[in-house]
Amino acid sequence: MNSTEEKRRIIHQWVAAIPAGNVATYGQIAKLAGLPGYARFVGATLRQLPANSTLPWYRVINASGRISFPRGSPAYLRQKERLSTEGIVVDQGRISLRDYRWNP
DNA sequence: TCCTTGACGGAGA
DNA sequence: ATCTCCGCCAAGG
Repeated sequence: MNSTEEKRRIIHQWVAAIPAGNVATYGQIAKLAGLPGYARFVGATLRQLPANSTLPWYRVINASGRISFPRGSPAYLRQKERLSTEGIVVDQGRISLRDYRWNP
């Protein structure tokens, strides 16, 4: 079976596997989950997470090395805060993939 | 059904 | 380095 639920489940597991202090891109997670081309779906999946979720959703950023929320928005600030807590430098919404990208 | 909307990404310009 | 454009996919109208 390979329902939407199943895909989400697998995506959750890969996101949960990202080590603290590291980041991964939507496309990277999609590929790791065996769903190349589903970058957008990964975003849609994280979007549905409950506010109290323990999943490290904030460790997922876009391929441009940026937080995928409007600068200054509440969501943007939450994510920047969480990343900073782990020692990840967020400069003008940008994160250095070269320095923090997770390579399984 | 058809159309629009994104936590996306790669190719061009 | 930036900005469009276009293809991708599931959700929600």
